[in-house]
Amino acid sequence: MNDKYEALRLKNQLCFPIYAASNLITRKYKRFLDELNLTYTQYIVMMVLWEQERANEKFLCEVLCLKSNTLTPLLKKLQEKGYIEITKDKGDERNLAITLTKTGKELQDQALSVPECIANEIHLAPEEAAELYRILYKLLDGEKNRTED
Amino acid sequence: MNDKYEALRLKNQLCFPIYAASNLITRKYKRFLDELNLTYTQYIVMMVLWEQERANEKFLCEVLCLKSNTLTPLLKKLQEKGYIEITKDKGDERNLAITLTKTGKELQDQALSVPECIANEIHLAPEEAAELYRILYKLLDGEKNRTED
DNA sequence: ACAAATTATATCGCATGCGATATAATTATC
DNA sequence: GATAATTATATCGCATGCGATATAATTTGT
Repeated sequence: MNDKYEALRLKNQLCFPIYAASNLITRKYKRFLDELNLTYTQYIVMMVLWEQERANEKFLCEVLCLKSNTLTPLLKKLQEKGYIEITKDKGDERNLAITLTKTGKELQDQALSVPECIANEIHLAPEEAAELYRILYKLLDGEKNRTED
Repeated sequence: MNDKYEALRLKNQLCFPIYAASNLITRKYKRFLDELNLTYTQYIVMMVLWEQERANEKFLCEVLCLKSNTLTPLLKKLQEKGYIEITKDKGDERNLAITLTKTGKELQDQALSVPECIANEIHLAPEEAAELYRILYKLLDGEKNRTED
């Protein structure tokens, strides 16, 4: 009897399906985002900018739960692609002012069909998708609202 | 009114919290897995081998939803660390026979505390964790049982 | 005012993750 | 039984993702 190791079995991990689902979804997005010349991470950055038009790197890091060492090079690539402008904030020169270019703004219309395309590939009932969303945000928020250990 | 863009807002994406939760969890594991000299991906490979003692790369790819171009170099690192042996299968020389070394087998006992440590860091009620698990596997299985498009 | 602490970003090194492609071993086909 | 198709793994190039560390700008403390 190996019951001692039961909790170590792959099928008893909650984290593994989260990890596998994340990989799966990134793969699925690729097909649609290639047409926009965006990667998944670049896409979520653009999504924030389509709502804000202007942001600094710290804000993007917080909203997207990423670190600056991921975003700094990624923002440079978005700049090279002509989707964003990166300038120093006039008031506080430590801050980067990230703004959309005309091309970057126009890209939003091209992206309009992406959410539905992805939704069509995820075979969950609407209530299940909603429940998944709710629990995941609880998991993520549990992180933010935690006092330091 | 920007309702046209409503579906594109970050907060209306199901995929983003999956992605963010996956990153978060990998970060959390690091603290515990560093002591075992394992990364998260290496850890889940070891988890399969602790159950199987013997597997080939294709099997690992299927179980872990990864591609050979991720696993091939990773398996070499596990071999360098002395946790696994990689040999060619006698019967079919295309297959790699991945087996645990003595050290690799012993590592399982050191890993026994990891699941509980992680569970303590994830602030979900047991029913919510169970529901999350169920829905994620439905999402992942929906993938496998799909006929080609 | 000026040194110290803080803050925002940048850089480095390592470990994935994957599409595309290549190669070697086996199987299928005629 | 030679060739074609298939299968399992390997290699290449690119894009993250992060801990650790460095740097420049601002704020704090006195």
